Amino acid sequence: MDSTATSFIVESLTRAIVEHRLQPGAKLVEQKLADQFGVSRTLVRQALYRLSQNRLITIAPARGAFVSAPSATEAKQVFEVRRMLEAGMVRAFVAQAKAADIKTLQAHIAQEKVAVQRGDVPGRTELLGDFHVRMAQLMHNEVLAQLLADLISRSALITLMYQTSHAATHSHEEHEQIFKAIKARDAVAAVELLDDHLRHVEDALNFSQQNTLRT
Amino acid sequence: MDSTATSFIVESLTRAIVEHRLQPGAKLVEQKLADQFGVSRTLVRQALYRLSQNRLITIAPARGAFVSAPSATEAKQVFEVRRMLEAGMVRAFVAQAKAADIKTLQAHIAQEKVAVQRGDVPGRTELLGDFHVRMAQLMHNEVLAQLLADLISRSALITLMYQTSHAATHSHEEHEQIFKAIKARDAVAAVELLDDHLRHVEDALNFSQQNTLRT
DNA sequence: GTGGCTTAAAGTGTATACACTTTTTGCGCA
DNA sequence: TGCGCAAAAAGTGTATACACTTTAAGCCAC
Repeated sequence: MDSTATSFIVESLTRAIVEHRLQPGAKLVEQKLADQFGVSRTLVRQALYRLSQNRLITIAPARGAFVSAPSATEAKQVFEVRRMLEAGMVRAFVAQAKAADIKTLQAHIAQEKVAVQRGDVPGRTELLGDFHVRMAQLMHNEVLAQLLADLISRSALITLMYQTSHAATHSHEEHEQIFKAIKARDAVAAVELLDDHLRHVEDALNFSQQNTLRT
Repeated sequence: MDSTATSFIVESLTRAIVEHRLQPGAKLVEQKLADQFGVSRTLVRQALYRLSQNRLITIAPARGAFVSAPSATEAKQVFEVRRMLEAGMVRAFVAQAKAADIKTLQAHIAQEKVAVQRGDVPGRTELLGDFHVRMAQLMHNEVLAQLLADLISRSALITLMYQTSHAATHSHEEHEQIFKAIKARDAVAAVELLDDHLRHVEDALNFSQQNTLRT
């Protein structure tokens, strides 16, 4: 079913949403997208449906598809799940990671540093999210990697929506600390640092203001 | 988009797969299902697509949809993820569960016992899976509940596929023990018992034999 | 002007049509 | 009998058509 056309549309829209070119609440009209991508509504609908499954967009019956505007409660739930899941993940990672895996992670951290230093906003956003996914991939657990990737992209939408002055530098530094604990094979510290990290990201969100959705 | 017709088809097929009326590897022909449900292929395709997203079926491009036959490695990955996630969940549950929540869980355990005692196979299978989901629901975390429900239905397919003599009675007893630890607010014990439980279920699977898929 | 009704425009939901791919069937030939 | 090829059948992939719903526009009464 997944003729690459559909995947292409999904990826395009995902990027557009995560990179904030499509605002939360924005309507996605099927025919317009179809023209834009040069395909029929059929394929667009498939893509929209797929995006609705991982909650990047929301479909209102007979009304259309809109870029999701996750509520504060939903946001908190996503982060709570991430804390539960990632704590277990990092613990297992410390236990089973090979030297090469740690090296790969180190390389990733280095990439992050470069992006942060040169102020490459889209690049660093992606890298900061990928840090978590990369760990899952290094564990050779596709199920985990896929699940986490979904949670991360939801998180990306959330942080964009409720974002405040929370510095990317801060996140990067926390990643560095987590990495150090992993490298030292200190599972307890790694879990705690990760838990703190996720709480910091969540706490930095500003749920009070009506980060508005355009109609 | 989700006119209840599609949902109905999804649920019907899900039940059929989890209850083993459709064997792993069985082909699902769109037109046949369409006739059976009295709708067009369009809706059937939507349903199939949705089922493929949570891995209950697998779509082979231009070849059709088949009931998934998860490999041994995939099965292990699913259980590994469940251990990671559910450990965190039960820990949080112990910390935050109200008396009423514990009572609800107790009622569930009682239902399980009845189903096991009367040898109600489909009933007990569902209840044994629901135990885990119920906990997520009681935490009022929809994100978690949905995620776990997906993992549980994948597990159901896996256990059906590789099932051996592993007694349902055994699972039920372990649930009882986990519950006791929760009730006693002993997080450490609850986590360990749950971890053991999931390992037991996994260990009881027989990956060696070619639990065959019919073409 | 403004609220409410009517009607047109836009958009979604489902079915159908048709092209293309895969699978099966049937037949010749060794 | 069994293998290989060709043609038919079955099935999937995408586009289009049409019915129905929602949204927007226009208009009249006040």
